Amino acid sequence: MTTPDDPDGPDPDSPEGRGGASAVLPAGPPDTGRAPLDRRRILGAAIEYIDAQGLSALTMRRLGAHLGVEAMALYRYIPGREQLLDGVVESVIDELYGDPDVHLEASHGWQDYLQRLAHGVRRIALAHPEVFPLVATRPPAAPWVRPPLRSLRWVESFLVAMTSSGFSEDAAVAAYRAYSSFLLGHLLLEVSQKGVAVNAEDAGADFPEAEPDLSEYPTVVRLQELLSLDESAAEFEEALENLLERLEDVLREGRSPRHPESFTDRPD
Amino acid sequence: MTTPDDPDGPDPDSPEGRGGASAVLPAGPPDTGRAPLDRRRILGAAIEYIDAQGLSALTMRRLGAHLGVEAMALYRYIPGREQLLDGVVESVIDELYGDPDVHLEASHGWQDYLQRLAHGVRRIALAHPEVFPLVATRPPAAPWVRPPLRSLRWVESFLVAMTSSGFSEDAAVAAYRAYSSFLLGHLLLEVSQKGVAVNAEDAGADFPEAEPDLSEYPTVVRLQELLSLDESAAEFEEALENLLERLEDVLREGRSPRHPESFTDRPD
DNA sequence: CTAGCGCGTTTACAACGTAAACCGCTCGGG
DNA sequence: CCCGAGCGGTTTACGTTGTAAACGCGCTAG
Repeated sequence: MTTPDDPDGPDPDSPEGRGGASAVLPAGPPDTGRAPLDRRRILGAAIEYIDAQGLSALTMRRLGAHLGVEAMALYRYIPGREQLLDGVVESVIDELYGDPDVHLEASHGWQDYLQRLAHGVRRIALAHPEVFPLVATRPPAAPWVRPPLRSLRWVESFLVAMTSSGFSEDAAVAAYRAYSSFLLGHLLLEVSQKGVAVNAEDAGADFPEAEPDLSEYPTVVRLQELLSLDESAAEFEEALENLLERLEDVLREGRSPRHPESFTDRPD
Repeated sequence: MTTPDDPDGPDPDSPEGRGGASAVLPAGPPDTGRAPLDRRRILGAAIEYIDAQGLSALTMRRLGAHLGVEAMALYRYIPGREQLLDGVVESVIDELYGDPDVHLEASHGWQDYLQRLAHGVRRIALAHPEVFPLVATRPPAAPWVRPPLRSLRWVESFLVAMTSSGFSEDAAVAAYRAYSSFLLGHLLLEVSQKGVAVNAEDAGADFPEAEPDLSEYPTVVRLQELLSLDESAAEFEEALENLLERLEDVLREGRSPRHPESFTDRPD
């Protein structure tokens, strides 16, 4: 039992769960017959390197070495390290285009659209846990381009999907914001949690872990097992479902998403 | 009008809105009669420096200079740069203790407790927008110590508040997770949005901003004003309210938070 | 054949984090 | 009175980083 998962079958967003999400094109043999080094190859190698060694290990020199080349060679294709990282996050979310389960148009209803998109992003986050914090924290181009959906193309797609499904413009924008927050919070916490888990695992198996002394926190110790369960998939699903319900209410009642008023007597 | 705020009065969580949140004790005069340099002073100066110059500008040497001291002097109090950053995030969330509006016990009900805590954290995030990404992304000590509430003490406080208010243990833990996700997503996006706004503002006032070409994204341009509105405070409030309602349902119906069931008859 | 140029290398430098040695105080015990 | 010890900060030093600038190689066009 490597992953203590629920009995509802394996997590559908786990790596290799879907085809397109983790297609990074591996850098190939590092020295034999080496391909002519273009921007895409560099970004792919950078993603691969971060996935394998962690973000802090990514260095111009080391990335160059990984590609069988000197560090300065990269500067003919990329202006500098910062822009390399920008390119990395762009490339990573562009993997959404290669995901056959995510559509740009809401041809099966907006709920289907949002569901597929959310799981697509989750698949990416889980495929590149070391990259995702970068996706989350790199300053966006404009204030309204929000992580983790960082591209104009997806913002456009999202807004079209919602407005063409009957949402007012206000409601579509509000939905965009709520959706971004939901995705970012859940996925960032999920990958960080996973990162801690593997760090704790490969650090010291014979070492007794050096717990920080829980004697002052009896409730924490009592609930420790419960707290240690990884229910990420189910929680993600539930929170997504709840968001969709909220949006459905907004749509049905045609009211402004702000000031929801009158929850005194909910009919259901 | 330095801050284009809404007409509903100023944001109650804006800096100086509440007393305790931004008490960082300024580093004092950098060279005259300098205090004897202990760990707290160093961490305070680091926070101050990050707030003023940005995270990437924080350097051992520069922080030393800011304190009127050589870089190596810091190593007598802090093992290294990574631990300095850990100390910074710990210090920043410890500001919660100084906030008179946030309580460790739910003496006025769990909703009041969660409301106050959420706004306390939001105040901190807004007071230290450059630090908050660190709070969000630094790997926690244990997988169940989740940002942005990163201390055992607050986890304990949270769980006690909920269980003593009638939540089952499962429900309390689920609430803890949902609450963390909500806070993290909203606040990280809010500070990142603010960061982009000020960056765009001080970069070039005479420069026409170099927009990236929106001609392919007609819906984005049509909704641009709407998208550019900063409704963070209201959205935060609304999402928090919604979370509290969900939790109230869980409490009232006494059911497990997972498997809300009975969504069988969705019209589509 | 040769001038140019696309592409990768070499060299160079300032800034970084940090190990290690080095002072100059202020002590407390003889 | 001395004097070794140790605390607190400095100096020196080293390896690594990002990147500017000059260099060279091999191809292709005139």
